[in-house]
Amino acid sequence: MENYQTHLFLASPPQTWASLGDDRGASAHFHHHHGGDVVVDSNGREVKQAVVELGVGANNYCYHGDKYCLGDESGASIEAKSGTKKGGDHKGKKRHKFAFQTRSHVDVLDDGYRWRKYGQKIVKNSKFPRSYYKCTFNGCNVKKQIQRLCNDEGIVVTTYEGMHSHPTDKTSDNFDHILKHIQTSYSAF
DNA sequence: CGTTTTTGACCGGCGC
DNA sequence: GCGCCGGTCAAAAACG
Repeated sequence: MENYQTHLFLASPPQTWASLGDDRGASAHFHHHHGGDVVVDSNGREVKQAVVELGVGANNYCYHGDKYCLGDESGASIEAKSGTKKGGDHKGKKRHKFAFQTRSHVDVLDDGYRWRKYGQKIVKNSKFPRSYYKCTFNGCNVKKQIQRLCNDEGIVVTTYEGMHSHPTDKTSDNFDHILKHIQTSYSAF
């Protein structure tokens, strides 16, 4: 398991892994393969090849000051201010946020948590919308947004904000485990 | 019938 | 101040 983490951070060329979930309910098995692989989706749905790149520092993705930019100037941009959100309960704490890209034809990866969609917006300069999800666990405030790259519709960018403080209902190893590691390692954000 | 999605309204921040 | 933009709310519809 620690290996995943190591791989993630050492990878400047994208690591290739197997397997993604599809939208809700399906869980995927995370086969640890190298080289572009075929993967097994537990529901027998479309099989995806997943190329996961760690968002920060990866191609098409950079971190400027307090905002993350997706694509360069021409592209759509995911923007993440740290903490200075509205809503009265602004705690001067930073919201750690990170994103990664996935080559997949399904938008919503199954990371083991249950999400409720609460919004969708048109992304400027892109024909694809961006979807906003929130974790449905009672009291859990984690959000994520999912957006497809404008110049390469094969790539899906998932941005997570916040950290889960509760278990998953999934048992098998899944994206969730990797994500958890990424998040704890990036808590410096 | 409870839960999730859809979708336009709304709201705050920012640039002009 | 005004309008745009990104993000969220919420009512109604859809779903299972």
